[in-house]
Amino acid sequence: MSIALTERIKCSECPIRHRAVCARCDDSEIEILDTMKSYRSFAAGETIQWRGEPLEYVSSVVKGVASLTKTLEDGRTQMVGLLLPSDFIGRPGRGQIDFDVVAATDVTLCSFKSIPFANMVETTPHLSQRIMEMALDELDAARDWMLLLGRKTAREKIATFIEMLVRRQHVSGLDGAQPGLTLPLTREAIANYLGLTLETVSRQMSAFKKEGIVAFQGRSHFSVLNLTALHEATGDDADGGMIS
Amino acid sequence: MSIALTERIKCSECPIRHRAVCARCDDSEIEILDTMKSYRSFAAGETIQWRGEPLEYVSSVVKGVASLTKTLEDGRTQMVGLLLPSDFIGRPGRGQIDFDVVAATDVTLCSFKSIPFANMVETTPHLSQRIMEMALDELDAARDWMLLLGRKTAREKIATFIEMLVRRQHVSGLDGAQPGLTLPLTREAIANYLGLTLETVSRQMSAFKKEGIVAFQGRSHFSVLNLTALHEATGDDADGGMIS
DNA sequence: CCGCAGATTTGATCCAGATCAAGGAATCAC
DNA sequence: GTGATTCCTTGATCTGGATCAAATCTGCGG
Repeated sequence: MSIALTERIKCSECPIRHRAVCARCDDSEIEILDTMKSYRSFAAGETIQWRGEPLEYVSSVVKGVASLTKTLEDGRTQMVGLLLPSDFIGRPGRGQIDFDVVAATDVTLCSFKSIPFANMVETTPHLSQRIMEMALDELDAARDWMLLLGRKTAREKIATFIEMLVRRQHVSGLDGAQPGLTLPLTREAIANYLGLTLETVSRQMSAFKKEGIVAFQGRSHFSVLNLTALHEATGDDADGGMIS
Repeated sequence: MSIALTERIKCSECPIRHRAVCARCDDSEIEILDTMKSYRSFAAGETIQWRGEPLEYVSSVVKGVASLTKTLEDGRTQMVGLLLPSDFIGRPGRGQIDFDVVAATDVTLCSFKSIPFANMVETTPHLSQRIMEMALDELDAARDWMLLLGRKTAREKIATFIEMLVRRQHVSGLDGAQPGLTLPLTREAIANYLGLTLETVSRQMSAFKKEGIVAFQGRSHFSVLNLTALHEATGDDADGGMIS
């Protein structure tokens, strides 16, 4: 369960330098952050932060995938966010968060102690502007997710999810097909993401396989054979609103 | 359908001065905003901003209730946000939004032209800090909503919705009951908010009435007779995580 | 290479909430 | 105040996805 310590990377060589919370910072601001940061690693399945526990650190995801989940008393759980490299955990000015953060794969974080970081946010417009942007982007994503959870059918949910994976791992140049894609979550985690049961996830994926829209290679690799059919199954309109 | 023009209020006397996007601004910043703002009014049912249309203004809600809704090709719609006085519409640095904004009741907005406002945000940390806070608060609310949409039963959804109304219109001092509450949405709008049909909303409300948990006075007024039973029906744990 | 343990698929049945279909109440225009 | 419109309630039926229940895979440890 233990993870090799990640060696320290200079911010200027950091792979997420231009997308993370520090994206707008100038060189002098980055130098300060560089002295404040530390790396932390978590194995797949480990809980990074429990709901309601004091939030000692705020962090950026450098490597891996983490999930944010909420749980009802009786155990029903809903994933409310998926963190990829450059995404941010925690909020300046609040001492706890209302969901669990769990490593879905092995994860490396770039962390800052909460209080010094919050102070730095107060005095560094480049940071608050960037957190504002990132929060507004996450809000857009959360609203798309609300539409999916509230109104889409199981088939549409799965198609939307697979299409999202395609977008994030897109091989440009290929138009109709996308080979060699990675499925970073178990069926159960996908079910918790989509507000379904794992059986329904499995059935709908089998249906797409039977229809020749996707093909699976082992447990966590797949290809999309027919991107058009996949998109039609999402219920979304003709590729509206592609930003970035 | 036309609405009387709202007379101009000075920012210093504005009812939302300390909660809106301008909450952190100092007197000199407020003076600048005062010269930039204009009031706009919309009747219940009017669309304030169509999805995808150029966003000429960003605005704060001064009075009334507005909804943010997303719609699938075939007409299924999901509300993705409910704006109350002091809430903000629009995002600096993006020219459009991906949902419709509709006045649920008569609404008065305090509006700013998008571009000058975005420029002001760039140079005014008090604004970006406040927008950051508000976006993070909305994100928390959106995540609670995702749990509701993905995992709660119809009964739990309705109970959660009513409890939210109680919280917002709370009469302190009364412990078990809450009389004289207002229901600001139609059954259909509630259904779109909760990811249900209007028939299911109606049936569940009738069930709470039959159980003596709520009572209705006319179409849009009601009382909660048993707050404890209502809370038990939400599926949430014992009043955890009350902030502010 | 073998045998687990956990992950996944597949099948059978059930049920909460959707859909279809009438009636009743508020509220508005005049 | 009266009719018309819109909103709301209630009933009957249907169905997509949940639940319950076995198999089957997959990959890992030894």
